Amino acid sequence: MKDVALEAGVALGTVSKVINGLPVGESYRLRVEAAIQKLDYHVNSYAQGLKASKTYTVALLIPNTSNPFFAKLVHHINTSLMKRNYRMLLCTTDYDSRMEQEYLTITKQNKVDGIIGLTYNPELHPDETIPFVSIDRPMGAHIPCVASDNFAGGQMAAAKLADLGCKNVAFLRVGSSLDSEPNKRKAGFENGCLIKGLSFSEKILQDDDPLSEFEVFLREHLFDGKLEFDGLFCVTDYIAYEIIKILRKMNLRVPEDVQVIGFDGIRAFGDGDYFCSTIVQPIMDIAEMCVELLLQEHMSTKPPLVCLPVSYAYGGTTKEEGGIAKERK
Amino acid sequence: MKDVALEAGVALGTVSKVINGLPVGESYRLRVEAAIQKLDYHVNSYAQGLKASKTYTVALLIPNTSNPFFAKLVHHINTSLMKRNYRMLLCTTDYDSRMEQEYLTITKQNKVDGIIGLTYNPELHPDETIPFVSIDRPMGAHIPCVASDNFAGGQMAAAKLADLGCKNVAFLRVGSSLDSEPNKRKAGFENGCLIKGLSFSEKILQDDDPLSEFEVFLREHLFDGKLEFDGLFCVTDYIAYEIIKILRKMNLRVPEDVQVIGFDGIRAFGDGDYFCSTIVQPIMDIAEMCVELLLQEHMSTKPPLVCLPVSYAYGGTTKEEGGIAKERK
DNA sequence: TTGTATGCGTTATCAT
DNA sequence: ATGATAACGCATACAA
Repeated sequence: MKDVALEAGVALGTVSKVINGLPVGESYRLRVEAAIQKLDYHVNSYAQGLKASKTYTVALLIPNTSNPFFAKLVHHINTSLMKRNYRMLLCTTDYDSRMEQEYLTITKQNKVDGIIGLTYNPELHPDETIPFVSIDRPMGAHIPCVASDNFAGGQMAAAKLADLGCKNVAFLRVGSSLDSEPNKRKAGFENGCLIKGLSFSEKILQDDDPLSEFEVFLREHLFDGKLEFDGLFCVTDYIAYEIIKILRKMNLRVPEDVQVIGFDGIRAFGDGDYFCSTIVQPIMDIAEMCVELLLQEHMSTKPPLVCLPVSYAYGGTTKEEGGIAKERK
Repeated sequence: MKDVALEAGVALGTVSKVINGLPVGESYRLRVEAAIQKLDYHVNSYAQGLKASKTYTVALLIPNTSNPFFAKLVHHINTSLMKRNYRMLLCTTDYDSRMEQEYLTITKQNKVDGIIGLTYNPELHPDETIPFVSIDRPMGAHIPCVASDNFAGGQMAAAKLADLGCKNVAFLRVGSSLDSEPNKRKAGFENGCLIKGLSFSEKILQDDDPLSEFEVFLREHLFDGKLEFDGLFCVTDYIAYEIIKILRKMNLRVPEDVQVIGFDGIRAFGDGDYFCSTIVQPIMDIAEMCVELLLQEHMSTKPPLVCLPVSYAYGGTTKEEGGIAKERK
């Protein structure tokens, strides 16, 4: 910058004003801009950050980017940030509480302007001095939590199965013991079953149980090669995918014998086919809402919990209504 | 820091030394550390970066994180960087040349220590002053390029199809006109076919052709419901996936009538099943190599091109050798 | 061994 | 409107 001032024959202050678009004599501005071009000058955002303690950087804490749900979330959050001229520091925690904590320290050092976190450490207590938005997990009064409307999603799954002719359904999940919004999927499903008068069972696995426990469960409900359930609601598309493999192995046809609905709206290769009929999370809206909430410092009142509407998508593992398959949007 | 010095009753220089692990009187060190604890002090990496012009930050330029291949790459690069105490600035370009260029500007301002880029803009010429490592695309003499051994992968696919009984095979790709390493897949496949004495065809689509063109091509080679080819090598798993859908629609059985091999080693849900039999790219090794190359400033000679070995994985769309399916590793 | 002073690149305040 | 100067937080060379 000093060099630019020298080259243009003006003072530093003038250069600074030109850069920041402050009013300055036209002839001076042109000279400075020419010098900037000539010297290929770029402002040093570290010096800016030091001076203004504003870095236009947001940290995203997330377990990984391999999981397609997380991957899409990262993508949309990145896009939302970019639109607002913010950059993203990606922090993958691998579900490790220690790493989540460690990254919180790093963000303190790196003076990010805010943090978006999809975390699992119940002991994690982010600094109150830095804006934080949580995804899926309520973290306290002063931290907004953004999630899908999981309860409505559960209800929707129940209603759908009922409408498609199911009489006897079951809910399958592998259970995080942690208090988190997705837990409401079960409550919503129960409620939906009640409304529709569906007979309802459930099997909940612990985090470290093998998925084959589901097969044991299903075989317990198999009589004469016929499954007691004609509809299954799985807590995620991934579980649904594994369940479908198990069902096929048990010589049960999907959706003819058993209809399956998952949750998330994951697609093959990111934007290909759904793996199963599913309750689709509005990932883009979640991303946008997180960024919005994080950066709107002066929002009079930060809502403690924002639930975004989900939708149903046909993915081949339910019977089609009126014989018309809904196309992927 | 000033506060810490005050709290501990020492000078700033002493605090700095304690932080950086430089020798200092034991009693002083304890006092300073206590003060740091008490005040919850964290170094300001922006001030550090300003002083040392070293930021421990690396930028990753990549089209998106939705594509599973990119997603895994991001994940492993992030892990590799983390191991070395570096942070990652994620820059998703959406295949947009303008954005790639724009991000290059941002990285200049942000004074990152290096850039890893998987880019598509042939006009992109990164600054020579900042370390740059390219993935899959050669970008000039002073920029190392890391890729899978695409040629060997092509050969491997041909050899595999031959060993599994194919006589008449075809190569299917949608063609980037850009000079990039994955283009060698075709050359390797041709070479492999030659070695094994396979009859060889190919269909190359332009970037904006619809995938349905492949169906047209295949139907042109369909006689009496029987396809002329008994083996297909697709340039990516995604193409393979779409091709398999087309084949099924044409009432051809995979792998009984036609065997299909893809490229990349993509799995459902990140670490589930392969979508097809495939040539697996060593994504973790690629990530590690990129980071290694980028940070080893004093590597006597930066190699212009590093090719990492690929492997074959059975994914259900080829016949199994000796009746034994290879499990996913 | 410890403390002090200077500069890194910017921005903002203040005289000019 | 423009130019000089201080301060942001840290590291370091140098003096004590």
